[in-house]
Amino acid sequence: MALQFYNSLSRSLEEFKPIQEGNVSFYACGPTVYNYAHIGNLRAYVFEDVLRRTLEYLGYSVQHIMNITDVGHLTGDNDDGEDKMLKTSRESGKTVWDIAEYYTEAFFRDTDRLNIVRPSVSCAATQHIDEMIALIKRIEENGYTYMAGGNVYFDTDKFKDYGKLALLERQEQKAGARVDVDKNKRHPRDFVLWFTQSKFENHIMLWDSPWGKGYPGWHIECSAMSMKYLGDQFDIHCGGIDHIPVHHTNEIAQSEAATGKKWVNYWLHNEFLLMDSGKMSKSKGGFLTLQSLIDQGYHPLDYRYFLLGAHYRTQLHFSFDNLKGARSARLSLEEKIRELLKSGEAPVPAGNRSEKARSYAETFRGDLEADLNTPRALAVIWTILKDGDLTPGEILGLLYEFDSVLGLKLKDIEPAKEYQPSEEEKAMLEERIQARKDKNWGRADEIRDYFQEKGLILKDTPQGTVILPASV
RNA sequence: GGCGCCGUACCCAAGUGGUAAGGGAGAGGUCUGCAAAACCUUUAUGCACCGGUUCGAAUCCGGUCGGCGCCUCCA
Repeated sequence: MALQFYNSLSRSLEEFKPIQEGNVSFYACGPTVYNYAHIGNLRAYVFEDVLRRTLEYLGYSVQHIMNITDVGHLTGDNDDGEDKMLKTSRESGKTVWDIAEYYTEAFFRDTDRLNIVRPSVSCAATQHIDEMIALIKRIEENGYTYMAGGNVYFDTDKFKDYGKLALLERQEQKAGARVDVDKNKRHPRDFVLWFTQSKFENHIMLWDSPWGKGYPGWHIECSAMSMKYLGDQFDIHCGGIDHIPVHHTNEIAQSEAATGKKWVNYWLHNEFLLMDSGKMSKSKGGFLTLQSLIDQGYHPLDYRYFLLGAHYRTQLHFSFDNLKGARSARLSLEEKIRELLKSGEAPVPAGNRSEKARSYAETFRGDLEADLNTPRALAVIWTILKDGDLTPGEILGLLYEFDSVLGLKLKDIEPAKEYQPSEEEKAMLEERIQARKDKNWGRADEIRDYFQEKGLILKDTPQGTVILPASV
């Protein structure tokens, strides 16, 4: 089996071949830090994390770059064209810089809690204005730009394959159907590389440039930063499926206009998380943050497990019932691992596996190689847990290895600690045994309730009463 | 209106022309005074519907119905 990805560029599965053998250069579109990430946003980062972990599991060395968009861009929230960062600034009374810092920290707090490995480089747009200006100059020198109304526009008519990724040539778009047409544009699909004429007042983030004091267009940052860290050509570019028609289409156009070469070989896009009402977004309500799930008693990894249960390219239906199901499954998995740890067997290393254990490892690997089929990969776990031919040590060895991709922190699970009752509690347990003999169920249950309030479960077995920690 | 995707059990969700993964929930059982926990068993002759191709279709083709997304900032 060879590693295969669904490449949005060709709309088909392709065998993955990196430009440089053994190394993968990978860029992922990061967050705009003007608000908290919602759990739909976070799906993208879990997907990218699984991608990165899979590549590393398969032996590649991965250079993973992610941008932080801390420059404000036009918002469509109310079709008022206001800058997102400025809007939050006005509403909160904080500076745009403070807001960017605050939400950047919040973002990484969330991804850490989801056990997402941090990118090799996280680069802030505001730290790379020089690179953006340099890139715009290259595009300008190659004749792909025009000035209008003080802004630098990309002339999409000059770029022959414009819209290839999005199959735009097949579409008849309703330009201006939902947003006012920019009168400066020669073609509605043209986009701004550099603004000097702000549509709104009091723009705080301004930089000097050959075209005047202003700020960059949205798309240029991803091209400039990815090329700075990964070179003019690299292997993989990821992002949400919504980016295909505009953002990624424009990134390709401006990057290839600058270099004259093919820019990215593999485009991987994740589908959306859906609520009952449709996709999750601020305007439609149902804005759930990771913290709000935690506040309702869920563990961040419950959400990660939930996401792993579906393929990244399918729309996934979120509901608390479904999240609850993921939590039950994950806790049950933890419980089974605690059972295995009781055996005292050490995890069997990959080199010492039985024939059967080896075949499971290959199945797991094959599932990931098939365009990151995490639902199948998860199913392998449940299958080996039920396979009586494997020793506890072999199962642990397999699970720990698989978890380097799944990221469920299975290695952190420790054997259940025996609860040590105090003298007083020992006396209560004795009393309960007597009460049960006397069929004094009221007193017996009272004592059981006492332990239950301490998060402990009394389990009556023929050998006597066992004290167990209650899960959840 | 144009473009793209999807429809598999009560729910979520895999599925590569050849016996329909997995999880959750439910039901039954072992155990128990009743519980809880654990374990075992069980749950689609069926894949939206109608045709077609094929020895064989959830899978390929055509049509119908239904859902979602994009065309606008978005993961």
